[in-house]
Amino acid sequence: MFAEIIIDISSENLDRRFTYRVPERFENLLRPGIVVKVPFGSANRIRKGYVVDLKDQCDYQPDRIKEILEIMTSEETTEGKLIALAAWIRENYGSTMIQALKTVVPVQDQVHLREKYKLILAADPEKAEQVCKKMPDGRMKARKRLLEALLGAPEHCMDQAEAKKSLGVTSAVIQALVQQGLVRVEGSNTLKQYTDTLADDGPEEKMTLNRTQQDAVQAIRAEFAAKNRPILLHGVTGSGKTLVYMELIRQTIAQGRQVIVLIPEIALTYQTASRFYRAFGDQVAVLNSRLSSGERYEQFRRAKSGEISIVVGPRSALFTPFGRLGLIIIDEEHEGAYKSEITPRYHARETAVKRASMENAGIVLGSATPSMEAFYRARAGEYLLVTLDGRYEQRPLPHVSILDMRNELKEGNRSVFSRHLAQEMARHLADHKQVMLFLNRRGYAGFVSCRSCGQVIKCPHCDVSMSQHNNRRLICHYCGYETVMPEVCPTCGSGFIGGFKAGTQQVETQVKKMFPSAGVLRMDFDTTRARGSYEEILSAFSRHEADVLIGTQMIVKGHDFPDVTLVGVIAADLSLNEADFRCSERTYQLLTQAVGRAGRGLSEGSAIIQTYHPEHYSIQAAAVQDFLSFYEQEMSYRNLLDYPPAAYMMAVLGTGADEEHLKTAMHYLSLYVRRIHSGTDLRMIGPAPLMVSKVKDQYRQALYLKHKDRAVLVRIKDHLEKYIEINAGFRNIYIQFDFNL
DNA sequence: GCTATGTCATTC
DNA sequence: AATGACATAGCT
Repeated sequence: MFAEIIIDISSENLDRRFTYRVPERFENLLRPGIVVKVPFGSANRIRKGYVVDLKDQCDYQPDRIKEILEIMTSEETTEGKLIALAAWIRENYGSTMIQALKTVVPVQDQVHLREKYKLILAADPEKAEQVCKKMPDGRMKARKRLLEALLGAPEHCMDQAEAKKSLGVTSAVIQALVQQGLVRVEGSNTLKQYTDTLADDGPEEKMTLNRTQQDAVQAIRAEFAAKNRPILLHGVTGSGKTLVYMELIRQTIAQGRQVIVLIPEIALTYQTASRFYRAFGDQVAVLNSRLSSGERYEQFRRAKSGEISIVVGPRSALFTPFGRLGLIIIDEEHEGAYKSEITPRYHARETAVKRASMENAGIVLGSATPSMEAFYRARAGEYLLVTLDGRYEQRPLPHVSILDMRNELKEGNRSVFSRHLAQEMARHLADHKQVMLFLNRRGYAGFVSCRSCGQVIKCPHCDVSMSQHNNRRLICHYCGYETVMPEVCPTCGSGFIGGFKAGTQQVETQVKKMFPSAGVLRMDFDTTRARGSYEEILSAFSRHEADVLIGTQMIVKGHDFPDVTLVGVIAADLSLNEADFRCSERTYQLLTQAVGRAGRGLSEGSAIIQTYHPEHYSIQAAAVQDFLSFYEQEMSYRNLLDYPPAAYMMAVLGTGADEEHLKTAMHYLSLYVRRIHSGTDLRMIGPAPLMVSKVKDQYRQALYLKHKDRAVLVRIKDHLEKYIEINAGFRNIYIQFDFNL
């Protein structure tokens, strides 16, 4: 008997199967997905490998076949189905098979958690320095470089792979130094401790569905029984989506099948998670993104052995090895957290749809503000749209007013607060109500706008905001188009043009000045750095220990604050003008969420949105919670420029230490793309520097390709991978692919 | 001609 | 990722 094995080394040229002989004692134990130890390479070093397939024959010279040494997992860890899913991920998102396997297969390796080799100075520093000096010029350059670097490094210790790359030393050099007794190589095994996630015990969740919710459950059951398309469950905040999930889960469990529930981020949705505990008790396991791989493995083992039937967790929970998976639920389907930021850059929504179809399970995508992608597919009949309308217990939607900031400037008010917002705040605070002020900013606001007419400088080719770069240059992060920042507004001639600045701290000082007696809490990246401070601030606010909460998007998720009656959006423009084709979509989502925060208690709430673009469709639509009208207008923009979901889009991301080298390499990639695909049906933009164009001394550039047919992009990706592999010019450049699904 | 170093194919 | 075979630059 022979086993096809993939070796656990992430290298392009090892990304294929190797055949090993299976010793008789293992014959009944091996299955695809099992992790084994095998001798590998000329030195027969022991490596970890994944069994991918088993067969009776081998098509390789029998005398050169080696034997499997040991089984690392005591039981079957994954079904062949999960390996097939890994293969699909590799194919669709561009990564090595081993990277895809690692994201999919749970590996128990407390000891070999991360075997990174470290170089440590073995001799004492003085002696090493002497050796260094004695080295003649010109000879033993590499050894000298390495020794000097080690002497300068903290604790005389460096990461091997990093040292090789940054110093340009080869293994031969390291080996020579080891033999001289000057350097020691050590494997650093990072042991992580187990932390236990404990169940909340609260009152048991009662499951009484109202008419609309029952109808939704009925419609979903009917679809599962018939065509089993993915379900897009569209329900406004507070319409009781969770109750629908619960009922579907209950029915699935009753059939003896298992359920995976994906939530965007456990920290933000702990309330949701504990509701599941209350409803289903110890049948549920809740995973979170900070879980050590050992603990994740433990939970996956429990899932496999049937101890639990429901897993609630972030995107990685999608790979829970359930044998009889019956249902996948993705809550807040539109959230960005479902997109992986590391290779393979899979999207949990798309991957979940794939897994569900492979295992013949049902899948429900739920959201109050569906992603353009999901709604587009629902429109096309690929998904079934089920709508839940009507707020829970008939609570009215808050009253929303849109405030034109251009008038404020015209009338001499240059503060970040409009007079209306200031008055309203005073009124609500006098009533002993709470106020939330929201800055929908994420990361960098680099755009330039006119405070007089609201005009934003956009790229003439890509229709996204241009970003301001050191002093007076404006650059488009999609195509690389550059221009000089104008002195006056090109539309109205006003001199009030410049970078848009508004920070939470600035707002905080203003509020304190205007309302000296009010208690103010601020929540942003700075104030939540410490562990647990996030929950602390939110619970302090919900206990009404402060009157005003100022924060970025983290304050609009989850949490109900019954005493909040006024929500102020300081500048909707902050997210509206991001240099990203999804900025309108995100603005609609953020505003809808922010507005939804007001009036969750008994008293009626109101919201004020300040903006320089009061006429913009995403602001107008969010104010009245009209998703459909937003969708139609946003789609016409996406159609015009072939942005997803109107077409598929692939980013080719390049990283390198030498900026010029990276630029030319990316340029050659673009030429190569044109050579293999000359048709006008393919739109290519860039290469251009990324928003954050340099990280840890590594420059970053991207090339974007758009095409109606995804298969064409995948084919180009495959060609590019080969091209990169055989061209020495890409040796020092790291290329990744990203499908902006 | 010798040696340290770089390059490249190979790995079941 | 690590090895060994081979090529080559810079020295004696």
